[in-house]
Amino acid sequence: MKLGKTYIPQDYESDIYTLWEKSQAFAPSEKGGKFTIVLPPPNANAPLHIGHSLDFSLKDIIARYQRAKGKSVLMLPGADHAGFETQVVYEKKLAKEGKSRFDFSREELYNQIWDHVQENKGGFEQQLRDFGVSCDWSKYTFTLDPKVVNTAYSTFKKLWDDKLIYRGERLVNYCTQHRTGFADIEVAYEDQTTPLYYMKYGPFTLATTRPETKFGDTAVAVHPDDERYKQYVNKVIKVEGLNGPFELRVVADEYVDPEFGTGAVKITPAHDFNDWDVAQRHNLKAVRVINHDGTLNHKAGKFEGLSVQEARKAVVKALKDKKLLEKIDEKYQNRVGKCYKCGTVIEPMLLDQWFIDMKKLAIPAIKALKDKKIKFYPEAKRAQTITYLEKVRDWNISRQIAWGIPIPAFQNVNDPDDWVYDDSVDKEIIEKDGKNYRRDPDVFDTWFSSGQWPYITLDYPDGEAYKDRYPTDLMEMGSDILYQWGARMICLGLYVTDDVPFKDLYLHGMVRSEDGRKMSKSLGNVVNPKEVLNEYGSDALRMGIIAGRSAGDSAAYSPAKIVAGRNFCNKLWNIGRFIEGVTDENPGKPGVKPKSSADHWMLSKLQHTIKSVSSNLDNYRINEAYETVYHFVWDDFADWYIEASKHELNPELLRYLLESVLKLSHPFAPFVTETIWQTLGWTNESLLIQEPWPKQPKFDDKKAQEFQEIISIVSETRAVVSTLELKKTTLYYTDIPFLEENAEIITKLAMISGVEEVEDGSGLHLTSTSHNCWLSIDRERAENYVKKLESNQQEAEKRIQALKIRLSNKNYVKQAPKKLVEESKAQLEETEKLITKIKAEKTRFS
RNA sequence: GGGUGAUUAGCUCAGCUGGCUAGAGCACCUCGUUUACACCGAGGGGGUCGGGGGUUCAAGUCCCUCAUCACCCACCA
Repeated sequence: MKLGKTYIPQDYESDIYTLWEKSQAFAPSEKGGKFTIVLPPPNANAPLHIGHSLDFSLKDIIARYQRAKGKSVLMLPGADHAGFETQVVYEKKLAKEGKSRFDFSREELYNQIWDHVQENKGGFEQQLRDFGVSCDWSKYTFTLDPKVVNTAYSTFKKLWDDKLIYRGERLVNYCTQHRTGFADIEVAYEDQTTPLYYMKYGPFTLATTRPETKFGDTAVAVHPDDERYKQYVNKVIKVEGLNGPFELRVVADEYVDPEFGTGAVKITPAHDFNDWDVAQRHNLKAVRVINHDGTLNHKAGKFEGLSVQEARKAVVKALKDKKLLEKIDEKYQNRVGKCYKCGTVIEPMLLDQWFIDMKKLAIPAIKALKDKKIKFYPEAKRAQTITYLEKVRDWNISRQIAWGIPIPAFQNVNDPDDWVYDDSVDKEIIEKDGKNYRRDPDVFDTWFSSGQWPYITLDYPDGEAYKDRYPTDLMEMGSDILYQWGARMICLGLYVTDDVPFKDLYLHGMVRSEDGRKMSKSLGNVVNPKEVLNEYGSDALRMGIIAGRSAGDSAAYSPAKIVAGRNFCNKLWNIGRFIEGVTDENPGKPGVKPKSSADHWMLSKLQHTIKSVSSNLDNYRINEAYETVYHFVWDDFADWYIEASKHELNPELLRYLLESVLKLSHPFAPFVTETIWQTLGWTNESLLIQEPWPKQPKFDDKKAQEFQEIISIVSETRAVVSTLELKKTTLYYTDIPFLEENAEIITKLAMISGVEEVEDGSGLHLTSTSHNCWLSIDRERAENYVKKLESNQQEAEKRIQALKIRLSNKNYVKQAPKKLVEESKAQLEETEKLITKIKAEKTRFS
């Protein structure tokens, strides 16, 4: 016996993965249609979380399935430099050492982070291996690899030439802690109670949550129809300010809601998105008051140097002192944008940045989505993506950080409006046409490069992989990054390659904590995949995390499902052990030579399972495929067929069936199935991962039905024996030859003392079979059974009632498919027979 | 304010294009150590599929409506 009593994953997993890797099993085969999955690159610097295990499990199941189906599967791994995220982590490290990023030059900081990432990235690579991801490591791509940078640059240039990219002074969401701008979709909004201050402002009283920005006010706005203020529109008013009196224009704008506050708004174009828009319409100046570090500048007069928070308090106090503060609404509910990393309130800040004109890029994307060039799983996400793209805003791709791809643009030192494209970003100053240009100090938003991931990794534009494998077949990601990654990949893919980047888009939901809440460090409810791996093994984690989970929906992490997965591994293991044991002495090549009715029945189940699992996986119904395999292996194969094998052994078929079971289970439980395959070693040097998907076997349906009949007899016998607590029971029959032929197996499976022929039956008549048989049973117990029969009869009568109504409905008979009507008729007949039997039994015993 | 999704057994959730008696895992009850497996086997209990309408021969599944709960988007100072 080579297999131990229980499967201990830790004893085999890493060896098995190494075996796969060494055997080049992850490399795409030369033959076969292409199937390509580009893996989303995880952050190279951070350990993987439980959500990643869902993410990679789903993809790996599909990859292994497609590989078995004979496809040339490329699963391409990568790692993301994760610009801002990683720099944040590194800044924390610096802070612990009492340093700050501002102590270093951009180059110094970049090099330090580079080294830091190199040190850490082994961690997540190992985790991918632990998850059993069958990716081709030789194609590993890092988002700072030259080919990524080069393609990002050529795309930038193309956008530049096509005038789809522009540089402009715009309001940008800005974190004063991290000192960088963000794209609009990166801001995390939070409901908050913020005091609403009513302050005197010349002839007005106006409400504001931000009194400290008043030094940047360049107008007061009112609604054009507001009678209260009509007299002031387009006039200049005098305002008593904290730094002395000043003058302001009053403008009329539809944006103002007369119902809100006092119906008059101060306009601070440099620090508020709405005000900026108003300023554009009325040609107002924008005056900056807040510095990049979050302090007020000289415009604030004596408040210069204070942080926004400090300044707010100081300004409010000064207003009170000057009796300019009318009242404070302390309970005002406001929505505040925050930095998703540090929670600092986002300042809208006037900055020169590079923007992509997304409206134009979105047009072909929307068309492609409407034309269904990409299949969505779940389909509902298509409409959401279209809605997003229809309302998409221009994309700020400049980031004021060191860790990232430098923007290949240079600015004339003497003319701020003169920008040139150049990719010699290693130089700070370049000379062109006798003029000096200074490099843009910013880097790209990480999503600008990863948004081009599918074609970059396949070596666009000249690589063979690109020619053969683009568009890729499956893209799979969390639905939380559908907009920032999925939608942008579609836009950029269509723009650069003129084709969608992937054919199928599968979105998974979040893995929530057991109590249904979000997993977060602060709540302390994060499940570490490493611990799950250590306790239950990789296959158990994989099956447990995909079980009962449908596309798009978030579901809670369920330890019970992990345990079920672990138990399933052990089931497979013990099936292997049993077959190893019983076929050791009768070695024979796996083969399909069914003899007994059980053999035929098992093959019919196998056929049905192969069909069903294939169809489910073809349509990404992954948890249904898993459930089908699980019950096929456990219920059909282990509980019925193997038990039947103990009575009549067909070693060749048993081996064949084990192989089929291992092949079907492999995508869901790669490690344990390969371990069994290798340990049994029936076929020299072969790897299960490279074995073809099982073919649907042939069988005799009539014989298969015979075993189904045996199952009915055995099941009913077991139920009666259990319900009536019978000890030693014999099954009698007059039915020759069926019962005679199957006497032994029925005895064994039903765990009774025997099956015997009689002249005429007495005892308890089995009702679930058309064959005539009785259980030996004393009268007293039989009477107890009448109750059970009663409820059986009621159920059957209900069914008959329903069937009769259905069949008496002319429209049903006319309109429903014939097959269905036939089935209903047959059912009615059968159920009527059943009732006759039950009634007869009842009469006999009561 | 707009959008999307969810509501099915005690818990966590499946249920694809409407069609056999609505399923799973876990939990629960009874029995059982039959040498593959107690990470097991056998049997069992438990659901008027959120409420109300409608379409259809047929609705958990499609439509309308109400309720509750999520999530996403949006500039109300």
